Order: sequence, then C-alpha cells, then structure tokens
Amino acid sequence: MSEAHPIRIFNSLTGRKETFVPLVPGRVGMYVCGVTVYDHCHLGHARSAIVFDAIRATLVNRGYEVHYVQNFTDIDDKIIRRAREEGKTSEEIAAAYTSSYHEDMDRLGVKRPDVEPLATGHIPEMILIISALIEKGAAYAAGGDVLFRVKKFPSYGALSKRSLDEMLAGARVEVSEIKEDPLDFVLWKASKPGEPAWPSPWGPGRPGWHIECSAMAMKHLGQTIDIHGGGHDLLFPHHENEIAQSEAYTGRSFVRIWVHNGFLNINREKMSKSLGNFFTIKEVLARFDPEVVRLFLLSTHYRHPIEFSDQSLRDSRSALDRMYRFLDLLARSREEAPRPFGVGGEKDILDRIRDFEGRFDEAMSDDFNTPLALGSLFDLVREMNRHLVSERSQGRRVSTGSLDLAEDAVRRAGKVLGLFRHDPRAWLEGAGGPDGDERRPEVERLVAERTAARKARDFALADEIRRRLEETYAVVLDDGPGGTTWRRKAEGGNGEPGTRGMGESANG
RNA sequence: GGCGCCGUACCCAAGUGGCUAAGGGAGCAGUCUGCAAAACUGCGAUUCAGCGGUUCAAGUCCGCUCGGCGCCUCCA
Repeated sequence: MSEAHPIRIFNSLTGRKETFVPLVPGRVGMYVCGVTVYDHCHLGHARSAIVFDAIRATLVNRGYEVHYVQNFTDIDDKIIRRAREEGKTSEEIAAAYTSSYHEDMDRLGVKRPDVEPLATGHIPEMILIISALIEKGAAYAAGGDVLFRVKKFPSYGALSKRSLDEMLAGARVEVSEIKEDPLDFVLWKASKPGEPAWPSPWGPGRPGWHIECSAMAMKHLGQTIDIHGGGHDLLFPHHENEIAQSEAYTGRSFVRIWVHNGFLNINREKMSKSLGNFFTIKEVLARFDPEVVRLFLLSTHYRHPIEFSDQSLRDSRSALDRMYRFLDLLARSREEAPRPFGVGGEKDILDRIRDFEGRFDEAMSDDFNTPLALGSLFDLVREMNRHLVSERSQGRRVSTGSLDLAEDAVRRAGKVLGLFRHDPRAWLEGAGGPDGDERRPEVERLVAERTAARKARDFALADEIRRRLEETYAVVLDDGPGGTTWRRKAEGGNGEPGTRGMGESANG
C-alpha cells in the first residue's frame, strides 16, 4: 500500500508541506495534545480529535504502525477551581470529565489512542527533566517555583515565528518579580495551602502545564517524535515552550512535523470556553448523528476555519444520506439479481473504481485533503449510480463482483474518514434516531396495507397512506422494482440550533 | 503595537502559474414513475472582495485598498 503517493504534510515549523518520512521506517510516533478535564468538551475539541483520528487512519491505511499518544491534563488551576466549587477533589473532577470525554469520542467513532497518559501519572518524569534543566542552567528555582530561562534557548520563537523582542513589545506579557525575564515560563509551581501538591526538590507543588507534554511525549515516544499535533491555539506558547524545554533537555530535535488544526468558529468567532460561545459535543450529538458531525467537520480542510451552522450540519446530513442511499442500492442490486463476475463489459466501471481509489488516496496524501477526497467519493457515487441505472434500463445487471469492489472501495474510504459504520437500510429508516425503532411496526403495517391497495389499483387509498406515513411518521416511500422501501425524511436535527444565547456559558 | 490567516456561485467547499474553476447542499426543468421518492440528465460563477503589477499565461505570485478572523493570557 505504501507504493502509492508520498504523504505530504504541512509543517507549522517550516511553513511548508513536507514529504513525510518517519524517523524509523514503517513506524510513526504521534503525539496529540489532549484536553484539560475540567468540563464537558465542545465541538471544537471534537474537530481536533476527528482530524487527528483521520490523519492516524490515513497513516495506518498506508501500512504504518502508528503509536498514537494523547494526554489528559488532569491537574491544573481550572480543575482545582472546579473541585472547590463543587466540593469535590481534583481527582473526582478529572475522573468525571475524562469519562465524559471518552463517552463523546466513542460516540464520534474516534479511535482510542494507544496510550492516554495522565499528567499526574508522570510527576517523577517531569521532576527529572526539570532538575536536569536546572543543572544545565536552562531553568532556575525561585521561591517554590521553577522557571525556564527562555533566553538560554536561542531558537525560542521559531515555531510561532516571533522574536523575543516582539514578544516583549506585546503588552500582554505577565511581569512578575520572581522572573528573571518576563518571558520565562513556569515548569513547576509551588502549591498554595490546601491545593493538590506533590513533593519535589523545590518543595510541594505541581507541574506547570507545558512540561507535562514534553515528559509524556518523550516517555512514550522517545526524544524525537514524528508528528506532534494540536489545535492552532496551542502553537504559542504551549508548543513553543515544549520545544524549548525538550530540546534544552535532550539537545535533540523534539518534533519532526508540527500539525495544527484550525478552529471551529461560531458567528465568525472561535468557539471557546472563555468566550462562552460554544456547543458541547453532547448538545450537538443530541441533534445530529455522529457521522453527520464527522462529515461536517471533515468537509473543510483541517487547517482552515470552519463556521459552525445548523445549515451546514443539515447539508452534511443530506450528503451522507446520498452516500447511504448508494450503499443501499449496491446491497439491493446484489440481492435482487446476483450475477457472477467475469463476464466482459465491466472494464469501464472497474476502471472507475480504481480511479476513485487513486484519487482518494492522492487527496489524503496531500496534507490530508479530506474535502477533495470526499469530492472523489461523490464522483464515484454518481458514476456508479449512472452505470447501474443504465445497465438496468438495458435489461442487464452489474455483476456481484463489481458491486462488491465498489462497496469495498467506499468502505475503505469510510474507514479512513470514520463514515458508513451503519447498515445502510437501518440508517435510511432512521434506526437509532430519536424515536428509534418504535414506529417501525406501525410503519411496516401501513406499508403492507398500501402495497395491497396498489395491487388492487386503489391508488386513492395508496396515496392516502403515503400521505399519512409522511405526516405522522416523517417516512418517505420508495416504490422500486424489488418492492417498496421506506426511509425517514431527510432532514437534519430536530431542534432549533441557534436559539441558545451565544453569550451563554455552560461553565461560567 | 507585533506576528499570521481568510475573502471562490444562493449556502458549504476544493483548487497554490497553463485543458471547459472539483464536489456537496438548496433551486428550476426534463427522463423514469399510476402518483411520488430516489437516481440520472440539463440549467446555474466569461469569473474567483476591489484596484494595480509580474508573466506568453494568475483564483493561484507581488503590492496596495476594503472586509472578516486568529495568536501574542487559560484554550483543540
């Protein structure tokens, strides 16, 4: 599989697409910054997770052995504050929202990372690195804190493309009397009384945010990792600091390719906790199927911003329906008229399937261009539909072998994108939807009744039943050569999306 | 103030110097159908925010203008 197109990835550090070559042939070490578990995640977190899930799947699809590590930040100010507010321990808060995260990701079909390290599980590793940095003169203790000496790391600012002078010129650098330099950042933070604390050479405290990722990435993936990802907002200072402390520690290059996903916007602004303009994943999943959400989030290139809107979600729903209708058509064509493979005249369609696979692969290889890849998928759907219609009109049948090949190709693509996990028939009939299978018996009874009416050429009654099915069950009928099938009306969510106040915050 | 990103049809969205500017959604018309639905076919940007420049050739490179956004503070 790896003789295909070389994978090119945009590296935030160099600002260019680079041909991807892992440090160890055939193996990829991938670290993606996870979430701080102090609240439910919003759709922006879902975007990041889904983007890297697709990147991972693309690499796996190419035959790479991917080691995917994603941390949980389970100790930080926000967790402590939340715990205090709710009269719980930090551990309880972290555990609760870690499981909330898992629940969301499982529903979204995001594959679990190979390792999900916890910050609190790597305190000794962090202390080791911090001690070494002090010894090297790259860090210093001040009070109970330990700070990284930024001016000891000459290439600081390389990732975020800014110079030390520029950063100082910015008005928002926090000045502190304990810092030698305003840009120095905390590696270890002394705990205040009553706060969670771990013993350290500098007194009881807890890790600074940035050091945990360096410690966990290096522990689980080695001192140089192939791909390090995260949201674009982590680029500075988080990733810049990770580079500084890691490279000051090892003397080696920390990351080969930095990958940053763009934001999910709402009303043109970044969806974020602090702005309060967010929808949690749970809220969105209450109205849209996880695959619809995935398709929506993968319909834009991962580095570009996406505007969240109900209209877009509904469009994605319609688009996904189209693909499921196609998969259903393949299945029914196979059932209705199985025909062996091997008869001539199908070269054209086989070429198209192969062409699709090449195009899909090429798109994903070019910096994970999911929108382009989806375009190739829709082209295949149209071409296959056209072919099936044309064969049928000429009284011919497409062989089951060709149908299988088409389906396999679509499913392979679906596996990379995390789509088509449902049975097409079940998807179209709306199983798993809000009203689940409750309506099924009644719908099927009415469909049977209508079929009888049609047989008796009582079209008035047949049309009346059709109307009732649509109005009371939102069910649309398809009279096909193999009988009548039904599916729920192709509409998106069943709620009013933008009605919630944008300034409202779920967590304050 | 510094650094950076974006502006493609009604909506979403590919495209990064060169055939007729992908694809999806919505719309209209046709084929098919008892009627529908789906599917298929056709229509839909002489044009890529605006202006100027480079080039044989620009949505694609450069400059300016207008508009929107991000990072510089916790943030996917």
